[in-house]
Amino acid sequence: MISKSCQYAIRAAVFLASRADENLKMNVKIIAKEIDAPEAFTAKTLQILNKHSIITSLKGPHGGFFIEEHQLDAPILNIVNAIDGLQIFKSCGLGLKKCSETNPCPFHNDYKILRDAMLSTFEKTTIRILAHNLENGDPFLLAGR
Amino acid sequence: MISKSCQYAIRAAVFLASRADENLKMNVKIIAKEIDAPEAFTAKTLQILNKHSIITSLKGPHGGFFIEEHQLDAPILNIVNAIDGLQIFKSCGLGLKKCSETNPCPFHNDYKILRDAMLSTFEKTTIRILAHNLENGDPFLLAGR
DNA sequence: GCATATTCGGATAAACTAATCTTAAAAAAA
DNA sequence: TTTTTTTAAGATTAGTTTATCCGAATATGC
Repeated sequence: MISKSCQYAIRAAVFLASRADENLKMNVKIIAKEIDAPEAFTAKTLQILNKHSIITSLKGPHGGFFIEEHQLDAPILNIVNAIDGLQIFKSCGLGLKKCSETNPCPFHNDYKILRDAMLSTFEKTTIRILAHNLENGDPFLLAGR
Repeated sequence: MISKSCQYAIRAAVFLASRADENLKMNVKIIAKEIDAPEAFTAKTLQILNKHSIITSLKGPHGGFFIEEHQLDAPILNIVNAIDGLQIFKSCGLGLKKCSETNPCPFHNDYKILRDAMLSTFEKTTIRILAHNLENGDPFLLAGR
């Protein structure tokens, strides 16, 4: 569905969001541990998110990664876009390049419904919502918490 | 979503189904060309489908691959199962092993709806239906046809 | 039985994704 | 200004998926 890197990225963003209270920055080591992802790889992922302004970073002592108030309402679709691109939401279910609305493959109509549902869910689910689910309410857990 | 191999496999099965009339067997070369997939790789894929009894094969002159009447009503979920396995329909959207109904991750509820919709579509869509779409009705096209 | 057309199966190679390592750059504090 | 703590960036390695190749097995027709 979405790549492993992208799952790490969403987990990282949601974790940061769940601790966005103060201007508390968190370093790669802590984040990687918390979301149960390889440290060096997480660093790369966080760099990409920062470059896309999905999270924010600051170098030096007491620096680290954090998420700002105005970044919380970004849909997780933005994260998918930053890491995997949006091709999944556009391409044919059977992998045919020439498949389109006017020239549909035999699976097109059924598949389009699924694809659009995915897009819609990723579009309306914001980082804030997932962070909120994590904190309050029944759904909990990120890594081994 | 599903792997490239799996897309090839569905295309191959649907193509065979669209020509299932007589006991006309088709060899790898023709099938690969028709579904626009690499020949050697298609051979492997067809072998897997045969081993799972999704299609049938016969060696020797005038042999080849074909699909029998009783095989037409298999859901394409069977193909996904044969090639990719069913993990996609079971695993967590954020890649968390410990995520479950009783211990849901923050994305669980929304994601589950998507996952279940996918499963349901792959379950109720049979090879016959796709082949029928290909032949009659508006949706057409497999490779460059 | 022999030649031929085909699938089958294993080994190998290439391409892509995931993960690591190493050095540089930047910011803060001493 | 120097040291320390952190991210940034590039190069490298590992693993997985995709793709190819080749010899063996099997069925058909002569």
